[in-house]
Amino acid sequence: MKQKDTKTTILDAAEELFARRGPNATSLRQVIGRAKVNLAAVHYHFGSKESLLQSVLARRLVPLNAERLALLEEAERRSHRVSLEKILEALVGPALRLSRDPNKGGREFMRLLGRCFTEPDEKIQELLNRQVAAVAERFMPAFQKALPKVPQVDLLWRLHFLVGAMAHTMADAERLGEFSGGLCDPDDTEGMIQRLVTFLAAGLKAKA
Amino acid sequence: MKQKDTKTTILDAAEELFARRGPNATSLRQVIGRAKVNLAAVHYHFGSKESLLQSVLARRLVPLNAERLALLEEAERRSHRVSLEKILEALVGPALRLSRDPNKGGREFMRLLGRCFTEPDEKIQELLNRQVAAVAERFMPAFQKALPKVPQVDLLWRLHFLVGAMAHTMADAERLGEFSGGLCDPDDTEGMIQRLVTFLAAGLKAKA
DNA sequence: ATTAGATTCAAACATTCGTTTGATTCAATA
DNA sequence: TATTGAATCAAACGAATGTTTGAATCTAAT
Repeated sequence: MKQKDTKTTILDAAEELFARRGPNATSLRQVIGRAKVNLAAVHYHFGSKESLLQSVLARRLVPLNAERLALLEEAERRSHRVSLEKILEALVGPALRLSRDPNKGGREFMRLLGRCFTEPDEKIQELLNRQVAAVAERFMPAFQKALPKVPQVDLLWRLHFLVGAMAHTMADAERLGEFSGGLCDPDDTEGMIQRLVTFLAAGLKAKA
Repeated sequence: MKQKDTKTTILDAAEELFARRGPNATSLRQVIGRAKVNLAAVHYHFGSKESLLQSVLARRLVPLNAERLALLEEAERRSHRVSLEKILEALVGPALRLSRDPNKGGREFMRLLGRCFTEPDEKIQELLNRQVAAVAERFMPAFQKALPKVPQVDLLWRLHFLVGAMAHTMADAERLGEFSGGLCDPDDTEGMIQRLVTFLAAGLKAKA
């Protein structure tokens, strides 16, 4: 299909530019300049810039969260008591795999995602909240089961901290590379996730 | 001084609007509308919108980081071995006090600060990096001394996670309130900080 | 009272933005 | 081949943006 070609071309260009300079700071003319398509094509295929951003997010986010839920369900099918680390891996692992995907997107998209979490735009927040809510609805009971001693209020707060650590790591892993003088390697996604899981597991288990 | 009145009025208005809708989504005309001053006054006193944002950030950030460093130095003067929790409190405590400051700003500013951390604008990143670097330069050795068993690479990663959890909590504590159905109180800053310190301390102490 | 500098003001500037338009091209069907 | 609907194109639209201008106003020292 020719339309999908143009559509995907626009999505790819928008994804990279949105991730690098932020959606607000990226004009449609920059997008079509990179995609080498006509300006009107964006509105023909997506309707508006905002709708384009939603499509950019949904393209990766929907499968990502589906994979998260599938992993959690598989773990629960395998054993009655799922360890905290397994849950965290189901939550963080798919993001890891996405970031190493040789296809376009990868870390660029994760940076964009991390940014959108603190983006003020309402429509985008609704989209993200819907996705986050669907994931949280399934993961929250799993966390509660794995951490029966942690009061619900504390658990909610800690999951909030978790989201922050995750989003910031997604969005700005490169900065740590510069900051540490090359000591930390932001391309070592495997090690990054492992360290993040260790950190989060300890924080979640802490006694109040 | 009359100039300071106008200057401060603009700073206050910009701070609130920048925090609520984000710097990019806030126009100077919205700022001067709230401040009830002339549009040209912004450029007369600050030179540009970007410079205004820098002033908004610096006004709170510079004293905040100065207080952090002072608290750390005081703790080190008092005892040779400063506990991890004391260090964390020196890092997080001033932000807590700022957020409860009855003066204008408070939580609004913290939300803005959290947002700017993931903002793509280069000039602002430079300002933040300068501030963060100054703080990190003093806190990093303190953390190392308090956590001698944690390898430096892991410690750097964990401090990166820490920044993420902190920034996200600053920026979006209200969202947790809605999300938890009122179970978590985002106005209970004291409890919030306490929980954050507990979470972070456990994560930082974890065995690799 | 006059002067000089600092501050405020209304108005316009040039640019950029997202969006729309209407003609044109293309692909596939009948 | 003729026709139809989808897809692309150059061009323009109106609105909003940050910034500049130059005159008016205020303040305080001479």
